Amino acid sequence: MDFDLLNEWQQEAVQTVDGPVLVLAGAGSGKTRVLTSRVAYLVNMCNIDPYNVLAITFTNKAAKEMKERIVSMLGPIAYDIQISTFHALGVLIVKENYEKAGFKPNFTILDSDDTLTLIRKILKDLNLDPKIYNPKAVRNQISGAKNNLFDSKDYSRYANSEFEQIVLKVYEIYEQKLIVNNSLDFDDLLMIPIKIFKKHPEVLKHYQERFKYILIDEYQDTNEAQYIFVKMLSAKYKNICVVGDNDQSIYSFRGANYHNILNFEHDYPNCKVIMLEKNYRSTKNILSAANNVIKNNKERKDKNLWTDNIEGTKIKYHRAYDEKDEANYVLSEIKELIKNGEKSRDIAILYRTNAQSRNIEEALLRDNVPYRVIGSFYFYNRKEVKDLIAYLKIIYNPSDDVSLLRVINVPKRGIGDKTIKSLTAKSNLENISLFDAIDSGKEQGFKDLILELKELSEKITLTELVDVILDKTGIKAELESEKSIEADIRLENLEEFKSITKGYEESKGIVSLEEFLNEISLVSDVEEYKNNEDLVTLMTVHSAKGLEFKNVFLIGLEEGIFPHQNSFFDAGELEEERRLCYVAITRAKERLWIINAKRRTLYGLDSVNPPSRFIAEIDSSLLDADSFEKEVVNKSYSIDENIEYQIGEHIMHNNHGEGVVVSVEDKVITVAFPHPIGIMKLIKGHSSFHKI
DNA sequence: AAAGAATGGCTTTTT
DNA sequence: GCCATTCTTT
Repeated sequence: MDFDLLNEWQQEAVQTVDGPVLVLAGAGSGKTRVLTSRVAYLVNMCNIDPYNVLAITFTNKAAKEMKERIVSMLGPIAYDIQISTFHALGVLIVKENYEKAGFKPNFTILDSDDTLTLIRKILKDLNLDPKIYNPKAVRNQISGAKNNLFDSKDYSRYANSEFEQIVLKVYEIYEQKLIVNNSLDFDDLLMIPIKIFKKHPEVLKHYQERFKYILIDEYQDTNEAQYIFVKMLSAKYKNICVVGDNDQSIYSFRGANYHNILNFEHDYPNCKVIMLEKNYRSTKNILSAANNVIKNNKERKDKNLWTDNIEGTKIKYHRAYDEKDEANYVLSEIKELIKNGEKSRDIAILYRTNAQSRNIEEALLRDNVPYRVIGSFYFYNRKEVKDLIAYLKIIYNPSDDVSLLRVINVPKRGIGDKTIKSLTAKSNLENISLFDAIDSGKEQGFKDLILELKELSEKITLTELVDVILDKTGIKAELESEKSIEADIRLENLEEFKSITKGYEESKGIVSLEEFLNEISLVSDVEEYKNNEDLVTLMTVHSAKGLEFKNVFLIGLEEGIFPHQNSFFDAGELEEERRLCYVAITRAKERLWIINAKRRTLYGLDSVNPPSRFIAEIDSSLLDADSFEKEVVNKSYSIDENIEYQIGEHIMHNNHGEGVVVSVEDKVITVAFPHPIGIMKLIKGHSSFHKI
């Protein structure tokens, strides 16, 4: 372990062991290194029992990385250190104290989709129109309450408006359902431990004694529940070190409150504050641009990142004609980079909203540039995978209504609305789960199947269980008989799922269903586990936080997109957009492109957007704006309104190839292109296509 | 109950 | 313009 590699501020952050410590770590200031070194220092130099150390992160990925690094520094002794996300720690505490919170040991975890399903069902059972009472809004309201540690009782004191009264009603039922279903939602994983701590001081004391030294990463992103949770755990010994950057707080829409980090000194009066302002990541130009942008925020702690790195190239600014042109520009720049020997894995394309990836993907696909899209839940969000997981969940916890509703008729067993209605009535009346309400009919067959699988699940391995499920439920047979490409892809995905369970078993030995479900309930993306391939990375700026790339393309920097139009009317939200922009810029190590489009089709409408205000905030001497107007002239489209079309005529389109006119209207024609483009409306006489 | 048609809504989302 | 959910038809 080589502490000499740390700069003076980093060393101080590592070696200030006792008492509260606040580390304000700017982007690229070696934060991760400080965290891992500090843990190593505690164990190695201060003789602190690894069992007494707790390190909390927000993502599984961060936890996994930290664990790996510390294991490589300390050896196997590091496995005794509790390094996990807030939520994984919550699961651990609930597992160890389930009966104190009214749960059974085989509880399952609902993700936010499951939660929404449950809320939709409750609204339906209450005969409330989801058009008037938007299920998502209800869910967000309940989740927001839980993040602030308000249970339905607390909430009832604040519910005034008619909508809030409805939410209250739903919230009360929702709480009951979770207990009957023996299920916890994400928010419960924090709220329930806190409830236990408050009600059972001896339990809190137990964890305080266990976790004498606490480290929290990304502290600016903690919400009220996490804040209280940490405060309670650290109250006795106050050996708490929080690391974060208020300028990178970008999750307030999920309840994160960066005032937690700004107020730390106030909460822990004798704390030591350490500023990490030396940046090791980016060139001077990139860093200056980031500083230029963020200094326009009013609500922040003044801090200025600096670096010894070279000045570097200027930031390339390109204004494209439209979103297709934007994608083509990115493509041509990437091809140029790769031609010059750059690796694909050193290139990232960042955007504000997921919908923006589409055009880029099309361009990259067209030219066979290998890429991956992060965070679009490709895998776990697939229907067949969700169905399989629902089977696993209901086998483990038959009271799980959400999973039951998902798969009771998958594959089709002739169980429909009527059956569900009568089961629901019975379950509501007797306060039992839907599963327990089953006592006859076709649904009895389903119940027996689950019970049979449950018994089996205790005897065979996880991967074998998956096989048996696919077999006995008829999922496999149904897909195999379909003989379509889509069905084949689904089967492949299910095979892929088996390779995940196999992977678990290979690395951990026998994995129980319980262990597996706990883990995958808290993981949203399998891609987290493979990033060695040489691929261009596409992702939202949010998902890019904590990462760095040699070359970064920041696309869609337009008013309305970035900053997003929803933030226009709220100063606080605009500042969050600016922080997001700061995060985006500081991802780049060597080269940064800022790109936008003059016009863009958004939600099917054509819009013309001015360049983002954030571009104007960057000193123009840092920008290398290319002659985009020239580009536009080259690519400009003209329209000849005099051309008429007949149904059945063939046309050739610059981007989509040959197509057939299928209908003719006043100003537009509809053209059918071969799969996968399909039907498109085109403006008559547009120069992007011509008759053939 | 299942399949096809229409409606609507829409940022970000570590867990 | 695209998806998911809900409505309508068979």
